[in-house]
Amino acid sequence: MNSITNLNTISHETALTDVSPTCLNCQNCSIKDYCLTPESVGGQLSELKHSVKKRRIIHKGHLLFLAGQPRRNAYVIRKGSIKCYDLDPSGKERVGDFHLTGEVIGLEDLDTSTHHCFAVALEDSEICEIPLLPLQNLLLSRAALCRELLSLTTCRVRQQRHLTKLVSQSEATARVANFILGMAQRLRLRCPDQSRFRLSMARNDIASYLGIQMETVSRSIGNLQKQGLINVRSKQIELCKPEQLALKYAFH
Amino acid sequence: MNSITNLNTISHETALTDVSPTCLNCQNCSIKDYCLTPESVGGQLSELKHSVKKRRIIHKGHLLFLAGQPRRNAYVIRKGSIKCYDLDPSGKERVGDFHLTGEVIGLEDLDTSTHHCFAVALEDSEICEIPLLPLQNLLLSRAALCRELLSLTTCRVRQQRHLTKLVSQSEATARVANFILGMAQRLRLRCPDQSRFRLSMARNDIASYLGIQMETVSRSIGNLQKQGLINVRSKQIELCKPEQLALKYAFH
DNA sequence: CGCATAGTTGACAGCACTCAAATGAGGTGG
DNA sequence: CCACCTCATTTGAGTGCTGTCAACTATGCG
Repeated sequence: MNSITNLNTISHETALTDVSPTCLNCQNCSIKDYCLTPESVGGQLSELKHSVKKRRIIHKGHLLFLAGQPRRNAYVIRKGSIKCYDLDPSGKERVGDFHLTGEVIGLEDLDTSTHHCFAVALEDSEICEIPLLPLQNLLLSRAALCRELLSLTTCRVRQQRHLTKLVSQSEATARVANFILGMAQRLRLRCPDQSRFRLSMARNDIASYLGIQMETVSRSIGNLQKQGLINVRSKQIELCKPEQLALKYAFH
Repeated sequence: MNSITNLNTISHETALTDVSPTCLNCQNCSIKDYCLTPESVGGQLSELKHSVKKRRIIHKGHLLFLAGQPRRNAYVIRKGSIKCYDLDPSGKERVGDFHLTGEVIGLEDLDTSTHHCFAVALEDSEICEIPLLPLQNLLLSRAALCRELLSLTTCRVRQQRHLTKLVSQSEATARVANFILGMAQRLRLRCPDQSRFRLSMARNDIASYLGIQMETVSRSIGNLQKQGLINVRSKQIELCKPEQLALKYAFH
């Protein structure tokens, strides 16, 4: 899917479907147990849950927000997954991040007034909207919340550093192996069988994210499969020997 | 210099020389005009300057702190430059960051109790120490300061993202060109002649930072020089045609 | 069922890595 | 101040991984 198509689809109001406000109660939410937890230090950050004002369905391929657009909300992904990307000078997509169910998106740009990337749904998804203006005010009064956000952001710096190292220092197969291990880890909480899961993103996206070509991703996956470490059928991934996969490729 | 040597030298008390506390006044500091400014949004962050409790000289090759060590202070570099690195499983150095005069170091790990990297002086340097315990308390009472730190950290996430992309997507010469352009930019404020400056780090370090080999750094520099874009004599860099250098290689 | 898109596989070329040797710079002691 | 030593840097030759281009196959959607 190219970005021009995306830019068109955003204008369709059908792209973002509001959910009846009656079911916004976080206490009753089906994912309340692991929502926000993967990144939260637990505690103050759950205050954010009380700031949810709107819930929306966003269909596969539709944009949640655009680079350059005024930043008004943060979002918690209630269901589905979101890809963040920007465009290089020639207009080609560059994937910067993947966000999965239960994760927050949009707090990264807290220090600026506009989004710095495009966010598109990788599958039919559902997001909870947190208006940032009230949040900013909340930050003024709740120092503890502010500190927790600070922790979260600091943690992101470290994660991003780790990615920089992974991507700059290891060969293609190791990058792919670590990508798969990372996905398994992030999906762990909400996946019944930890060793079987579905990648929501295209090979294309993985390639862009890892700084290699799609063909190389394909070959690397084939490589891992030939070694009997994983089993792949299209987007379905099965970890046959997770320990060995980690032992051989995990990047620290 | 390998890390074993470093680990030994840290035990020498001579490595860190305290400066007489009488000259700690930031108002009289020779670098007060650009200290903290490069990253600060200006304003609250300068409060940090009042938290400076100690000033130290740290000689070339000596460690400011070690990975795993309890984190007690943040540091402002008053003079010189600092390299941050960690060790890969085989014990090899991996450079994560360079910090120059006027920049803060140690706030990245604000959410953890220990340092995650080693910090070594690339040249004889001088640092101002900011104890973090009082700072944490300050954060509780000064929401504005906290928000500003939040902005700074968020900004770091973006910078790190940019590095991830640079390092994952461009070829060696482009990485080196961008590294040089970035250094020029960061040194701009305090350098009389913007187009001539001295790199304080070794080719080795640049290589590790950019995810390429030392020999490749060398060849890339040679490459840029052959094109007449820069002039290099050892660590001395001269930008002959900064605009053309940026035009051809700048990564966005 | 058919089309469009996504993913795989193959062939070949080029860039960067590795190993090795030569050159240059910086620091130390006489 | 110079000679020497050590380490940093450059340069060269050869190999291998990954990128590019192209053809083929699989998947998914209407």
